[in-house]
Amino acid sequence: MGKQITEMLKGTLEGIVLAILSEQPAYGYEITAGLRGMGFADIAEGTVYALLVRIELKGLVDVEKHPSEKGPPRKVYSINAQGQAYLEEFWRTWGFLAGRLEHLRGEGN
Amino acid sequence: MGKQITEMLKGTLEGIVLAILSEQPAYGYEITAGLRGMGFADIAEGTVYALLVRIELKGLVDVEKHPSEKGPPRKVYSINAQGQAYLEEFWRTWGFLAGRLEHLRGEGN
DNA sequence: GCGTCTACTCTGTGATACTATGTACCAGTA
DNA sequence: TACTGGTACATAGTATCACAGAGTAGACGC
Repeated sequence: MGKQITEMLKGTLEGIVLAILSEQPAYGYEITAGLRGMGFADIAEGTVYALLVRIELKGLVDVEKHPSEKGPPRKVYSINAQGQAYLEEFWRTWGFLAGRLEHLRGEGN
Repeated sequence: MGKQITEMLKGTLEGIVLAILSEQPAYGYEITAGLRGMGFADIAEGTVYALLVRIELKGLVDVEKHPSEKGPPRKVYSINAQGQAYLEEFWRTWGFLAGRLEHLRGEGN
């Protein structure tokens, strides 16, 4: 995929993670694994953790510590009302952009 | 639209401009006006010029100077073979990302 | 003990869009 | 002449964000 996907993920990865969290709460390692499973093969772990810190600071998610059978305790993130609103805004923005691009692609065939 | 679109444009704006150029050659001012016309209302002029310099340095476009009836001469950009290849790669990457996101949006309804 | 998972954290770097400002050329107008 | 506004290009500085890379720490099997 090269470097294009890296830049394209800016701004969208946040929405992707929030969308995942809107289905069910999850912790960092789990989210990274999920992203890789859905095709984002070379997402860096550090990227996801940094993103989680960011959306926590923005107040879009709630955090709970759960003990783990393996390794250090997990920080489980769940989306809150503000995060839901942000996610809806994200879908609107995405819809706009995707619409423009599909239109361009259609013309260029 | 807020700040979300700003980050989302990273990585896509380059493809958008190349797609525009693949229809017909154009110059900076014209491209900016076109983008605004298609809904990207607050694209900054400086952003477009910087992007054009970048894709020129990458060798994705050819440049010709044309005198203008008004103001300084226009730098008319046209996409070349390398740019076409880059654009096709862009559409593949975009298609992948859009597919994942549509899937996520479908689940979250 | 030693290696190997799992899970989280942190620092620094590079790419990119934006802000703000400046340059230059021309037409119309008072 | 002087001023205004539209056209056209350019650039220095800033913020954001994904990535690379390295590290910390607990639990398990050998």
